[in-house]
Amino acid sequence: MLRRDKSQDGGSRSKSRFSVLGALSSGPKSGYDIKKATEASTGHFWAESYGNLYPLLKRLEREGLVSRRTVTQAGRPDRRVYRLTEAGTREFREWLTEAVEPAVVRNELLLKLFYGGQVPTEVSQEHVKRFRARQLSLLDTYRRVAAWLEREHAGDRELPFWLITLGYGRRHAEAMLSWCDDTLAVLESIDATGRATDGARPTPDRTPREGAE
Amino acid sequence: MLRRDKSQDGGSRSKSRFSVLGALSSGPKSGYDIKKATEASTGHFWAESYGNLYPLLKRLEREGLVSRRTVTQAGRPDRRVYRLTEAGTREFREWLTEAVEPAVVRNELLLKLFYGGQVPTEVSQEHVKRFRARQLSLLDTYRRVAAWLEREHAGDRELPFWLITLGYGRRHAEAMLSWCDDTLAVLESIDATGRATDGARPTPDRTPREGAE
DNA sequence: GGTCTCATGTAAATAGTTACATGATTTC
DNA sequence: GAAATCATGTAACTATTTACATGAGACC
Repeated sequence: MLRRDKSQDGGSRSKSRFSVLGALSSGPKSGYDIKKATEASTGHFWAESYGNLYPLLKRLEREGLVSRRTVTQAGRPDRRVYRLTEAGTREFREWLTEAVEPAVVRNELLLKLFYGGQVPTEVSQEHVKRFRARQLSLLDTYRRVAAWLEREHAGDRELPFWLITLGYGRRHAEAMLSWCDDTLAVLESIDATGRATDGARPTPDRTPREGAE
Repeated sequence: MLRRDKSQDGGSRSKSRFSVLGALSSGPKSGYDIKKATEASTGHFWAESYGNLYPLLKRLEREGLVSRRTVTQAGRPDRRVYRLTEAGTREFREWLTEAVEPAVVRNELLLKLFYGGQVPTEVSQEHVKRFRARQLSLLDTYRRVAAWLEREHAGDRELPFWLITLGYGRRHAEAMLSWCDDTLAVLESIDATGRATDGARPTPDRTPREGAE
């Protein structure tokens, strides 16, 4: 039985490479440039560290997806400027058309709230309040960035796509704010009624079984 | 200058351990039990594989956070049943009170949409439609689970906390549905006006610079 | 006869972060 | 004089997934 192995085409199931190829799709850049550019553009939904970026660039060069040119400078380190090759462009565009893989979920806030019955209610309230404040500030950032983009890049062919990603952030933050308010109200009422939530008692086993999926 | 190293207390910045300790906080369980129990309860926001779980349990035992008892069975493998020690309970509750660390964000869908100008609009539309369908089915799952919980665990002290995590999922899915509809409308209009989006042209450099944070 | 559940684990590979290392120049 | 910016990288570590390995009994 033929097994279709995931590592068929050169290994690396990671998507970091595509964030790099994407950054280079708007013109040649050094590693340093890529870091700055991605922080400013896709930073809200994709983070990359230097420790990952620099080795990745070398690898992409070995694979022929980018080419390198060294630019010497006076008084500061050489810049190694990378440019997408045709193969790189092709690979990037191919990836763009492939279906999005479902990611592994890990939400620390929810894990803490799920077990909130084991600590004083104030603890859960604090978690939610801090989260709420963060969402509020994010929402503000998204709004300002969207306004700036609409001003500075009016008429740009790519503008709608950039606004789409900001819209995601906006909708998300708004929903999170609603949820925080719901949740704070619930926690408030627990605090008012069951005044015995001091987290001293061990919990008997009655973990809920949830539905399929 | 004293540096406060992150690996001060025995290494492991990972939170997997707490998902395990949490599962054991409702009673002793085997590795197999933990997997089933967490899939059913915290599965929507925390995933763990056997390959991580079994070594983790050994480690937690070495650290004295759990104790082990072997239960022999006829005809099937022994069960190794783990129970929280006092130290384990203490460590878990301490963690519950600690502030939630901001996680690294990585959203493949948004990365693909951000560069949507490089492929035919239909490609982006497909991505969004598939995502939309998933949200719809998730929303349905959350609703059914919430109804089931309210029926089967009515009056339970912990019920509100479980519902809080489901409420998060519900709000999130609802927001995502709104965003999908916004986005599909935008993509529709791009398709109608700029009929030249076939991804053939290279893009000049005009990556937007976004605001702070 | 096949597949699912029960039940444990290991090995290999991969991915990715953090901290370290270096050093000139510019800005406060 | 300190700190930030420019600019590159490596080493160590940690975490985590996937695939492999084993095998009985229950269910269809």
